[in-house]
Amino acid sequence: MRKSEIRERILEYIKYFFDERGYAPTVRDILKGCNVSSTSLVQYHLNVLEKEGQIRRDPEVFRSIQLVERNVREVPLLGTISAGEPIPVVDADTWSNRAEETLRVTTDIVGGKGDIYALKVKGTSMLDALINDGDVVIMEAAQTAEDGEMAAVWLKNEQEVTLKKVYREPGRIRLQPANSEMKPLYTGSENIEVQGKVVAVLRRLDR
Amino acid sequence: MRKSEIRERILEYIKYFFDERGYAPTVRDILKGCNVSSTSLVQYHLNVLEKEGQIRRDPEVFRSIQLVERNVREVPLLGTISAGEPIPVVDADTWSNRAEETLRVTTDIVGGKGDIYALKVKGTSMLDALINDGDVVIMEAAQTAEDGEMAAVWLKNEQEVTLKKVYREPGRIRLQPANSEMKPLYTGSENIEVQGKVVAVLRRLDR
DNA sequence: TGTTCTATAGAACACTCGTTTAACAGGAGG
DNA sequence: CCTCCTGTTAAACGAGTGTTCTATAGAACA
Repeated sequence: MRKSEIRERILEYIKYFFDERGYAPTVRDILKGCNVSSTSLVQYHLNVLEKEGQIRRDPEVFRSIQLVERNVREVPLLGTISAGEPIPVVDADTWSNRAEETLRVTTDIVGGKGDIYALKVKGTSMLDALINDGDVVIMEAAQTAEDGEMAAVWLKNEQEVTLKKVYREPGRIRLQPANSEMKPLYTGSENIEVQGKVVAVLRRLDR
Repeated sequence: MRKSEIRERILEYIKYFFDERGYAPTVRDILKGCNVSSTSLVQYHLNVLEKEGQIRRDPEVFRSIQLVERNVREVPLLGTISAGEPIPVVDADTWSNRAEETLRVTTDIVGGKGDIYALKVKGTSMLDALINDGDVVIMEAAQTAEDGEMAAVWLKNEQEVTLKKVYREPGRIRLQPANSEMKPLYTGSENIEVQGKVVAVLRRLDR
């Protein structure tokens, strides 16, 4: 199945329509919205999209089109993060079974791609990352980080995790706190192990 | 309008149906699902629910019922917050019309009640509240704060807003930074003006 | 006792909308 | 050249569905 410009448009329109109105468009809504000239042409493309797994429909049910990729993600809360211990390793098993709790978060906040999970911060050891006791960090599994990305870094000598921006420099690694008033930490590249990238930080104050 | 057992059931069924299927039920779905015996009875109760503001419908559009109380809230981003200027005053007008942008956030994070709005933080003046340049704070309109609540406080003498936990003490007010390593600020109660309560802090690091 | 409001029932109307069918054009490949 | 696949058009069927209308009944109230 090769990509088709009109199908992309239809897919985009379905998303737009749902965001705007809160329910799915009909075949004829799509017809008007995408400047298509025949209901059966829309039907044809919808069938293709359904076969591709991009949408789901219930036969004969009006307005039952649903995008398979959704607006809200379920993020598993997999444990805690504190200075003294490495963050939990995520594999298929922990990811699906060991979740204490599930956080429902919009893709506005966490983006749409990649396996992500959440950790609750224990203690105040990450104040220099502007992260407080009780905050929740949303992580993406990763073994490396690009320059400037905020990552969870395991410092082997210190036996500590820390959340810092990572920069490669000649002969050393610079770990920069989010708090611009604080000084960076320098260490050798053999001393660090990236355990994940920080995607977002969530702090709830009302309860 | 007094509460009606059947309307409660209908409301619950709409939620159940939507969670289950991803789209709203028709009048006749509700009829079957709630053991009601007439479409016009369903219609009658739907009209009441709509008048009560519990649901929203588009006339003549199939499956357009939506629960007004949602899983996702639209939070208007009303402006910026920085040390040097008071935060924008919210009234019905600003709330509905002046939003630069709308943030979609789950009720998991911001709770379900009260008028809330979002402000983008400009500058690093709120580092002591563990809030960085570019973070988004979600606020609830309020003129007062209970002891221990995080609030946006306007300091009259200093001509500054600051985000602190507020504690009333004999003859003075203690303003406690979120960062437990920092010292509190003391001031007279006549010097402060609570402009809102902080409901949540949002930080996005991926982009 | 009449009036009004809420709650209910059954039936019917008219439009909406998923689906089907038949037909045609262009390109790819043998 | 023929065949197959994708993309397209037009028209129509018939079930799904929001809506409306009429009628009934009990409760509250004056």
